[in-house]
Order: sequence, then C-alpha cells, then structure tokens
Amino acid sequence: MTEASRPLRKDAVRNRALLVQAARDVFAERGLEASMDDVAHRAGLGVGTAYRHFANKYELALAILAEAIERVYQLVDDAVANPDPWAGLVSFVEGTAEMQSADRGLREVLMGVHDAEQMEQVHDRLSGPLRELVDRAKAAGAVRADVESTDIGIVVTMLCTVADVTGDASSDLWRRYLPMMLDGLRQGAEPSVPALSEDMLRKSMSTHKQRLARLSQRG
Amino acid sequence: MTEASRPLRKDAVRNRALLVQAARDVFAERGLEASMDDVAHRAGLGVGTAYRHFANKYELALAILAEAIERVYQLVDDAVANPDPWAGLVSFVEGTAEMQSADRGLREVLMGVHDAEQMEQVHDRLSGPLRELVDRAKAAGAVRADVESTDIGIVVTMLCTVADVTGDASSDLWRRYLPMMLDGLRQGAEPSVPALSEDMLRKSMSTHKQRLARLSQRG
Amino acid sequence: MTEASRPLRKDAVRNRALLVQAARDVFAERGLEASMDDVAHRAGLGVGTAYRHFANKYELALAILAEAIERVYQLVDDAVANPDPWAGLVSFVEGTAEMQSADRGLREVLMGVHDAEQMEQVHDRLSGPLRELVDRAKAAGAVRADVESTDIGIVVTMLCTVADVTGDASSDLWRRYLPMMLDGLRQGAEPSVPALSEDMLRKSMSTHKQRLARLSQRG
Amino acid sequence: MTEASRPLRKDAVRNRALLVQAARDVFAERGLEASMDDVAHRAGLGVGTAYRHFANKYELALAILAEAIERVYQLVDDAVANPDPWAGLVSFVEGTAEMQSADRGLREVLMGVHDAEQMEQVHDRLSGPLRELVDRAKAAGAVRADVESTDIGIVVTMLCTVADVTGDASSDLWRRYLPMMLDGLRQGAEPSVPALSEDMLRKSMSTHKQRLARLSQRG
DNA sequence: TATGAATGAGAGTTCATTCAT
DNA sequence: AATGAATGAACTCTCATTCAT
Repeated sequence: MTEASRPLRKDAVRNRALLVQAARDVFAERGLEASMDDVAHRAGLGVGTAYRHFANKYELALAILAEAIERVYQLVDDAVANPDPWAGLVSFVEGTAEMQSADRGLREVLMGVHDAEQMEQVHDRLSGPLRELVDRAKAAGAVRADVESTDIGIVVTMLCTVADVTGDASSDLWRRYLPMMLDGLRQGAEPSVPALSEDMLRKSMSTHKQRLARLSQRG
Repeated sequence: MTEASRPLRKDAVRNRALLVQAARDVFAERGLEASMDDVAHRAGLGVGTAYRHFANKYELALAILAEAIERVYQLVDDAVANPDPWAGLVSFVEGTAEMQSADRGLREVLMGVHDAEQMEQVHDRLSGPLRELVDRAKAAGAVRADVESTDIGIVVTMLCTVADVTGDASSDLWRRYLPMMLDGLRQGAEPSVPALSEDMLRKSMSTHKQRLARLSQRG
Repeated sequence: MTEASRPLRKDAVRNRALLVQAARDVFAERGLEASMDDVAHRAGLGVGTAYRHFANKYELALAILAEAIERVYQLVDDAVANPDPWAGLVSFVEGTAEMQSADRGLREVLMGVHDAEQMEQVHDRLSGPLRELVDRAKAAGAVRADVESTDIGIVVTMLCTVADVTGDASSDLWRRYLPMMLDGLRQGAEPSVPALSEDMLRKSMSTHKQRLARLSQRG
Repeated sequence: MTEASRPLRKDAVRNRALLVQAARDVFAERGLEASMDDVAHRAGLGVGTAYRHFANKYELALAILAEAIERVYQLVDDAVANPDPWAGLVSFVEGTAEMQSADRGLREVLMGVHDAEQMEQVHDRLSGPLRELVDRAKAAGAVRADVESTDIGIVVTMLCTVADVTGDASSDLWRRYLPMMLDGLRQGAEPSVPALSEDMLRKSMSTHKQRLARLSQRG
C-alpha cells in the first residue's frame, strides 16, 4: 500500500510467473487456441487464479509478448550500439529469429494477434533505431540502396516461418536461409516491388484488430 | 447400379463443387475458424448436406487442399517441361506463391494442418520433378550446388508468410522478396546449415498429426 | 422457403412452445436468475436448442413478455370498447393484475428488465387508449380530476406486489386491495404529489437499460 | 478475558459498522447482486475481513435488515405512543415507506429473501403493537372495521414498489399514492377478500426458505 | 487479526456433428 | 438425398467462499 501499484505478495509473484511460463509452454505447443483452463492447470493453478492475474486470455498473451518485446528492444539497442552497422543488422535479425523460432505461441502473438496500440508503441520504439541502422549500413555500402527499415521485420518473419513448416524437427533449419536473406539485403538483384511503407505497415496492423476483437470475446 | 461404384448423381456433383467453392471463399476470408454453417449457407445448402459430402470440417479443408495440389502438380509439370530449368524453377516458385498469397484458408491448410498420408503422396509426386528441375538447374549453373529440392517448398512458404503479415493491405508485397529469394538460390553466399533432408521433411509431417487430430474433434 | 420468414418445422414449433412454457414455469418459480440450462432441461431439451430458438436469455424473457403484452393489448382494447368507462377501467386493472399475480417471472420481466425499445412501443400502444379511458371516466365523474393515465399502470404494479410478498400462499390476496385502489382513483383524498408525467415514465425506462445490458451480457 | 464473552475489540466493532454501511450503500445502488468484494472495498477493507464478520453474503444482508428492523421497531413504538391512533398509524406507514423507497437493497432484502426465523421474531415483535394500533384506530372510528393489522405491512410494501418501477427518477412518487392508501384504510369500499391471517403470514414466510437457501450457496 | 490470492462450481454462449423429418 | 433442428461438450469469465501469509 505504501508502494506505488502495490507490490504483489511473494506467492502471487511466483504464481504470475508460473502462469506466464505455463502459457508460454502451452501456447508454444498448441498455439493460442489452447484454453485458459489448460494454461492454468499446466501451472498447477485454478482458472480463477489465471483470471485474477490476467483479465482475459488476450492479456495473458500480451504479457508474453511484453517479455519478448523487451528482449527485442535490447537486441535493437545492441545492434545500434555496434560500430559496424552490418554486424549490428545481422545480430538483430539473427537474435530475433532465434527468439521466435522456438516458440510457436510467440510467433502467433507477434503475427496474428496484435494489440494495435501496443503494436504502434513497438513500431515507434523500433522504427528509429532500425532506420538508423539501415541508413548507416547503406552509407557503409553494406546494404542495397533500396532496402528499407521495414524490410528487416519481414525478413525476420520469413525466417521464423521455417519453424512453422518443420515443427519441432529441425528447429534450426531457419539458419540455412539466414545467409540467403542477408545476402538478399546486401547485394541481391534489384527488387521490382517497393518495400512496405511505414504507413502501410501501420495500416496492416489495423487489419488485425478484428482478429483481436474476436479473440478477446471468445476463444 | 450397373456401374461398379455408381458415379455421383449430377446434382450431388454440383453440390460438392458448390461446397468446395464456398469453403474456399469463406476460409480465404476468415480462415479455418469459420463455421460449417457459414460454409454451407454460403453454398446455398444446409449443413447436413455439407456433412453428406465431407465427414468433417477437416475433410472439407482437405478437399480444398486437393484442388490446390492439382494446381501445384500442373505448375511443377509445366516447370519441368520448360527447356530452361531456371525459368521453370522461377515459374514454379512464383506460381505457387501467387496461389497462396491470396488465400488465407489455403495457407492455413497447407501450413497448419497436414494429413500425413496425403502429404506424403504430395511429397512423392513432387519430389521427383523438383529434384529433376533442381538438378538440371545446377547442371546449367543456374543454381548453387548446395541447393536441394526441399529448399524450393520452403522458399515458397517464406514468401507466402509475407501475406500473413500484411493482411489485405499490400497483398503483392511478397513479390518484393521474390528476386531476393531467387537470387539466394542462384548465387547467394554459401549457407552454413544443410538443407532439410527429405527424411526430416517426412518426420516433420508427423509432428502435425496432433494438431490434425485436434482439428478433427473441435474447432 | 416459399413462405415469408420460413414456417418452422412442426417439431421446432412444438419445441419453441415447450421452451416458452418451461421458461414461464421456471421463471415463475425462481425468477429470472434461473439458468438457461434449467429452462432447457425443464422443457426436456438441450441448452443448444434453447439457443437455437432464442439468441440469449433475455430474448427468451422477451418472448414471454411478448405473449403477455398481447394479452394486455387485448385487455385495453376491451376496456376502451366498454361503453361504461369506469367498468372498462376496472376490468383493465383487474385483468392485468390477475395475469401477473400468478407469475413471478412475468412480474420480473415487466418490472425489472425492460427492452427500452419494446417498452416504448408498449407505452405508445397503451398510452392512447389509457388516456382516452381515463378522460372518459373523468368526464363521467367516475374518476377524480387529478388522476392521470400513468397512474393506472402503477396501481396495477402495486397490486401485483402483493403476490411477491405472500409468495404462493394466498395468491389471491391482491384482490383484497383492489377495491381500495379503485376507490382511491374514484374519490380518495387529494394527492399532494403530481402523477408521473409520460415524459418521466419514458425516462425511467432508460434507467433500466443498464440492467438490461447486464442481463444480455452475463447472467 | 475477564469478561464473559469478551466484547469485540474496538476496531472490530468499527469494521463491522463500516461493512454494514458499505453494504447498505452498495446494495442500495446496485441491489443484492453486488459482490462481496465490492462491499468490502467500499468499506476500505479486504474480503476476508468481511467474511470474518459475516458468514456469508446473506448474513450481511440480514445485518442490514436488522438495522432496518430496529428503525421499524422505533417507528412502531412511536406510533403506539401517539395518543391519536390514526396519526400514529399514518406516521408508521409513512416512516417505513420512506425508509425503503430510497434503498433498493433494503427492498430486496425485505421482499425477496427472508430468514424465516428472524422474520417470525419481527412478526412477533410487531404484531402486538400493530394490532393495538389498529384496534384503537378502529375504536376511534378512524379505520374501517375490516382492516387487520397484517394489512399495514402490505400497504407499506405496495407503496415501496413504486420506487422499483420508477427507478431513480421520481423517487418521491410513492407519496402520490400515500393518501390513496390511507384513505383506503379509512373509508374505502368494503373489500370482498379477507385479510391475510397471521397464520397465513407465517406460512408465506416459509415459502421463501428456498430462495434463502439459494442465496446462501451462490449468487 | 486482516488481507487478498486461490479456488472451482456455475452461467452464458458457440459450434462440430448427428438425426428426425 | 437434403434439410436444418437438436445435442452437448468446451470455452470464457464471475464470484462466493476458503486459506496461506
């Protein structure tokens, strides 16, 4: 009560962590269609407890997302801090792809169901560093002139898809395509289609609002 | 009665086609979570009729898959028939990516839910032509020596993912990455990870059997 | 399909009636807090069937209300048709009180949970006849000059309350207070508080929109 | 420890009072469906504390009832003390109606959920004074000969119902009907139905035992 | 003793699938 | 054979009540 926003009791903290971990596991295995009951029981808790910590299933997904996002922020900051822009770019792509490749739930959260507001926050937080990174890489001649900062996220997504195809077998296969993608950014043939504008990226986010709404209502 | 396995009556054939078409439309719009009722009514029929033709929702999805597969077979045959192996390869990648980019339901069917048996059939049908195509392209110096036939399908999948990210906005964005991928196959830096072996591909299929079972029960 | 708005199948019609009857019984016994499951099973049907016929619990309540309203319309028309306005008024009050006294669910629907729109319809349909009835009764000297048409509904409600107090015992006790109320309209002491204006009545309806919304969402 | 049944510690007394007050407020606003959490937090306490003082939600409702009953006892005693029995009767009716009109929760407790035992106590406590009051009023010619003491409570209830109909709008409308009811007791047309016997009143109480049980379990 | 986290039964609602018409 | 009504399991979410801190 003295602390701002009430420091949860010790066991409550533990249970919240258990829930997030359980959600990560269950969602990773079966995707977001897994039920709250499943998540709660995997955590060894009752459903009610899950709902005490997260207003609904979507909020739980967001909590996972939030953790992932923190890691992504860290990666982009590290990348920008790298004096070699190309090395920075590579480390960002590789790092984020690595994160998602192992976690189907995270991929679903990141790709399918976006909290438009939070997504814009993420976008705003990432777009600056990414643009800087790409611009510096262009200036250094490490990246083609027509590459845009929005390409980076899409390249990562494409890499992560590989994990969806192969399931748990060959969970590292995406690395096979990493050099291919990086090379594409560096010196590949000129693309005939323009990159996704940031404006369009924003628009596409709102496309997902419907799915979001649906998820928030019912399963 | 005179016929061995009595061909479906004319209107039954028509209804089956109506259902598949409706399913394609509805699934393309809203994904596989659309209900059987919706599909049936889009076809102007009752649910019962849908179940007369397809044992369950999954079977209906497979029927769509079957049509798509037919088109893929056509594409691979055309590609093989092309005297220029590289041109053939390009046309195959482009053609299959085009097919899926516009159809969310098809992507979901292809990626998320595999009928292991049918999948193996498809694999067996495609692997020969694809291997021939890739080998000839290698021989012609159009493709790097370490490219495998299994890479082709994965490249297509990666391209299709772009459509998932952008939703309806920029439905053609995947084309931006087409040259990048093609270039990766042709001359990109050497990949440090070996391609997915056909054996592994087979194994990864069975990974999806669980999802399959779940879909067949509920949702 | 030829008929406008599809004539329900014979058994569907029967089940709908069973549901309405069951709802009337269950709501009469335990009020609107009874569950849909209870209603459905009382009707010998599954919950799903209840939801096929009524979008939600509130719609089911409205169906009961609709029947009751029809009877009320009949009563008011009969009352207006009576050449003796006082006799008409008495028959209306007595008739409507009789209807509700036996049915707790109906009382709850009528009093607690109003579909604002339908309620206004009812109001609009009743206010004319009631005003005419009251005016003619005043002209005939059968009713005090300060009685308003809105008083009638309230008098009925007050009578019905008696049933709430006594429960199933003495279900006719309300009749004891009927002459008292009628006499109050006819010659009682002058009231010091003005009647509810129709405007206010309308406003008070909207007060119930919240309860309505709540019922429609969750129990 | 020296005391026989150790009086509650001072803050325990204070908390109990806070809870009752909060319950009165919350129930008055939203009715008995308000949650224990809401009540506890309105009181600035945790739910657990609420359950330390009251075994369940119903007991809390009874505590409110108890307070109200105290006020009713006061009113009836004042009424009896009034040398003018009619004036006493009027003050009792008006006073009790006033109490309930403003408090939806109290109405619900009084009407919907009766603790049969406590109710009988109340009945036993009130019936004597009321009977005396009515008898003296009859003797003074202020009340019709066929009025019974049980009529008084019912008249009050009928008046309170008006508040249910109008919601927060016109919270004083019941006063419009007060003279009408009083006049009915004094000189209205002879009722054709006999009053509720005290015996029957007792019986009707038990009708509510079921509802009571339900509340004590859930909702 | 006070707190509020945990629990789990139960309510409303949906939808794949079955079956009577 | 076609229809759409019926079914019931599953899902999300709430809240009275219990219990560990």
